[in-house]
Amino acid sequence: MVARSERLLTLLQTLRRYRRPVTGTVLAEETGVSLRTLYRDIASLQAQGAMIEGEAGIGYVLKPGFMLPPMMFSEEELEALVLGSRWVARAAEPRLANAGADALAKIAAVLPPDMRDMVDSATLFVGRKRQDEDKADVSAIRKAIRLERILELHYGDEQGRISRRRVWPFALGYFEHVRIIMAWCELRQDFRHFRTDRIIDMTIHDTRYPRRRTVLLKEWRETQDTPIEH
Amino acid sequence: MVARSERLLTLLQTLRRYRRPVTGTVLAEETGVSLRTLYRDIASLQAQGAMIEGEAGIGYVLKPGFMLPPMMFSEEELEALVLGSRWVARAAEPRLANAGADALAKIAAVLPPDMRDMVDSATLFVGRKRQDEDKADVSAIRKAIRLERILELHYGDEQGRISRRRVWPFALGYFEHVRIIMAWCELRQDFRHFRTDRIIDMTIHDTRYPRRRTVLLKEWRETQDTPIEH
DNA sequence: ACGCTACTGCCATAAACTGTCAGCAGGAAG
DNA sequence: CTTCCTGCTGACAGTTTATGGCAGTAGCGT
Repeated sequence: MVARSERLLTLLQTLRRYRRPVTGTVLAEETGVSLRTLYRDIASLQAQGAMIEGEAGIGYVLKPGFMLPPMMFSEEELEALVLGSRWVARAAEPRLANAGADALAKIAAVLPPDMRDMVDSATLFVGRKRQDEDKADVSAIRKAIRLERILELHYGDEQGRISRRRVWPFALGYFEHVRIIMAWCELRQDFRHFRTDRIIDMTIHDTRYPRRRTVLLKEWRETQDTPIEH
Repeated sequence: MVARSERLLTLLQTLRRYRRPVTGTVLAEETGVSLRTLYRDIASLQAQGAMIEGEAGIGYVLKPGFMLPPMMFSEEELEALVLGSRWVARAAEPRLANAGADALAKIAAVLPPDMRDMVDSATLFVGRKRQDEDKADVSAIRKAIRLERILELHYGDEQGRISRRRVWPFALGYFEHVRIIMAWCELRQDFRHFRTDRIIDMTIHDTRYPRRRTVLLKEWRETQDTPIEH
């Protein structure tokens, strides 16, 4: 017999496996528990903050996200998480920046008082705050990279020339004030870089590009004069 | 009667309050539970990853750090944490950088497979990798800032002139390749900045400096031409 | 209206937790 | 070495909690 806490994690994982709504009956069978107990388990998870939505006649869906189990961090690891989140909150594109601030707030909320001031503003990130607004959704670009999707760009280069091209994005570079997509350009048959703030419009195709992202990254590195660490 | 899970959190907090070893008997009384049950509770916490050390004849000590309770993060919040940790692993001083990598590994270990590739190297941080080794322990500096401690610096400036001075550090600035301490200098009776890689030697005093860190930061900001966001 | 499903209350039973007692092991101090 | 303090484990009975089955209500889609 598995412990209750483990069963709840199993339930979460099961729920995440499905993309569409799942009925309680199915979940009860998969976790090896009665329907009545399943309802109680769902209630427990919701009480702990899991965003599970249940609708009568439909089933349960887990809002995209993930529940971290209880974890032990050393003081320095925690400091690294906090510092990193603060950097993201300042340097990343607005949407991800907000996510960074939210994550920071969640962590700070559960920190004991004597550690909470770690989150305060005794750290400065210097340089102009990024003000170039991205027209493109950088989060979507990151997802396209993860899924190795073809990206169709409507792009204006530094001379203001506008072009439309299909590219295979394999990495995102974070410079001080801009983010740059590293991609293989179908038009030029070569590697090209695209500043996210110069993207006028873009479409993410449903089809994968025919090569592996990691291979492209490796080849791209070999073409660089000065190797860039990941 | 409190639930078992809450009692375990209480036990952790109690254990963190003490700095020196605590005997099981004391912990049992504070958590309102028998000694036998306390031993079982300790075992439960250790099984969940808490770094509690017990020595016969001594008592229990919790290694410095903190256990985060189960927390729900959205996909983007998780992405922010991962991106931030990767930045820390690359840009911070070696010790904190290692901590960032460790934190990242811990998170990655509990991520479901379809989210784990978020941790991979599709993000580049561009620019030369920091190679100036800090002689000073930047973690210690951060702690000194938090505790508002007087810092005694043995410092070499850009002209190579060596000086020794007492300063009141109130913030740490992360530039691209160097870290800079913002402090009030007792010698000059003014704000001064000190690159951490130019610190030859330093001593952290046990005495607090006579002003509040936040006030110093506020005053310092007002002296700046270009305001720097925190 | 009907079927499907989430959700809640009740209750007997099964499982887990708890406290008491006993004993062993390891470090500290005399 | 002995003694004391403490961590740690096992056994057992009492208590608490979790579980499953049942019945009933309510919301959603057809």
